[in-house]
Amino acid sequence: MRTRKRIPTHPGGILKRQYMEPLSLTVSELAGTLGISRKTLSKIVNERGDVTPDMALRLSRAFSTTPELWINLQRNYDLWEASHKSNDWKLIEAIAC
Amino acid sequence: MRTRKRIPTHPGGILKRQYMEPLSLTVSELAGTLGISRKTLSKIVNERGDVTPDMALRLSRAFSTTPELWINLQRNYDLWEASHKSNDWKLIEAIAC
DNA sequence: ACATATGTAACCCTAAGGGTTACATTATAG
DNA sequence: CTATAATGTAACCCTTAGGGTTACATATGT
Repeated sequence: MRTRKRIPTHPGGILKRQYMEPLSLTVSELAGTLGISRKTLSKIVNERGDVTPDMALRLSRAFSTTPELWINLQRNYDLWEASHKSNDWKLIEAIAC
Repeated sequence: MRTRKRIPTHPGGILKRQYMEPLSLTVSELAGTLGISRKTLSKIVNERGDVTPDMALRLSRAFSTTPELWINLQRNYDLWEASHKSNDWKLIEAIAC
């Protein structure tokens, strides 16, 4: 596995800087558009909440992107986190084949 | 979004048919190798459990694959499920830009 | 100064991952 | 046919996490 040196950008950061700020979108407005609570969006934007598959679909509608864009960002983030949280998985031996 | 007609293959099905069966690996053996319980692996193999990021890392070690292989299969499955569980997200309007 | 936006705490509910033990069932080897 | 191994899964426990609402103190901007 190619290991990134630094933690991948959280989808919330991208959402904030690349999508909301350029359009001067407020958290309240976007939350309303997405049909979710301010709290949930605030957590994501501040990188304390994950982009779930359902949220990826909602974001894809609002910003005319693919849901994969969001889910992939989240996936990379999750994978990096999981690989650094514990080293147990590194001890697993490849199965001879 | 490109919508698949049928539900994407669950990672458990791939694991079972493409990796375990060719090597005559039993659930018990593989669970031991992966350092997880029989129950957890059984659920995944029978498509009643999800491949978490940690599990993707473990599987990647055991079968010398990338963790992305497993996480992507799971992601596609999750996305399909989320998009069919509710239609709320389809009502969201694109933000003018 | 006033209205808006924001982060977040408190609290509630639900779902899901993962572990262990135990047991009935199925398969397989002898 | 019988003994052993493998399996699925139920029951039970614990922990984490998503998401909602309400409320409030703190910005920010007009």
